[in-house]
Amino acid sequence: MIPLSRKSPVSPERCNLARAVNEIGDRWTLLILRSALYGLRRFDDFQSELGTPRTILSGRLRSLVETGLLEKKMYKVEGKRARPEYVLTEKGEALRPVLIALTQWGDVWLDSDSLPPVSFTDMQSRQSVRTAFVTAEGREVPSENLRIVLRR
Amino acid sequence: MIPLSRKSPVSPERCNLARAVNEIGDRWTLLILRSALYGLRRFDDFQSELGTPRTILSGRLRSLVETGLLEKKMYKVEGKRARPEYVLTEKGEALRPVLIALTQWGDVWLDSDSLPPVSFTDMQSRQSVRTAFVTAEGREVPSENLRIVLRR
DNA sequence: CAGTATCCGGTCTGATACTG
DNA sequence: CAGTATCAGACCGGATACTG
Repeated sequence: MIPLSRKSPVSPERCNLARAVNEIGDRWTLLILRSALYGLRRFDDFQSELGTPRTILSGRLRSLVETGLLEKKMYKVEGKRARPEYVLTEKGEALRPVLIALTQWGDVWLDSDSLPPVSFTDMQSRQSVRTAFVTAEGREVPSENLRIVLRR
Repeated sequence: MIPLSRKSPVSPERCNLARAVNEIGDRWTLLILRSALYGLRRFDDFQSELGTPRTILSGRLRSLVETGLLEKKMYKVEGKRARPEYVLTEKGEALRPVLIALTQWGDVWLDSDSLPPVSFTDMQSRQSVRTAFVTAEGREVPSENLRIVLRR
């Protein structure tokens, strides 16, 4: 077990986890990102899938654009009028592993009775895939072997 | 890029990511978990580190106990009075990889100018560690090679 | 479709204070 | 220390409606 500590080694102000939580750590934002990672891009698609009040959705999408997780683009199909679309930036796309890891946490701890509705596999080997810690060369490190290193 | 989709392959109701978000996806809860993962266990330590209003903290800790992420224990030191402590359960501890992954996302995308205040290494090889997808045997799979598999 | 406007009731937040 | 009590204000959520 982790030893008792009276203070975190990194204050919340300097902590990038805390910063990430401030940027994306609320329910609607996370749910919007979930849908975006599944390919949704349009206002009304988010709205009808999630049931987000339109006012709130409007604000959250604006914030996500401001923080650079989504980009608002106008998309034009021949013969139809242009539509705005919210597409994931590289920064937003980079959250995919985090959210897959959280999905798999949920698979185990929130719904262990049933088989998970989605799983993830390697396109090539077709083997199923989980998130883990690896070294630079891609060798797995068990999480008990992790050590926190502080910069001074 | 991900193709446009009008609906997610898994509805939010069945989605374990959405469930996880409902359980832990708000700022205070995530920040409390951050501190807990760094070893904090006492009411006033959480309060002074995070500045959470006491009323809110009280409620969040209760929820975290109810959902089985923290366990409330009475801890007695010889000659001192017993103190309540909130210690991570196995379920709570299992979030560590998720939050480390989010920390590393923050390191790259929120604060790329400076070196991160904390990093993670393999105790044995002392090499630094990142999160990645691996097969059952621990071979890394690049995230472009991921495929979503739906259960029918 | 893709929003903005408005209204209302509820919860959260923040501050302060009090108690075992 | 570890909470509960209280109170004012902000923000949120839900419904409805209106516009380009």
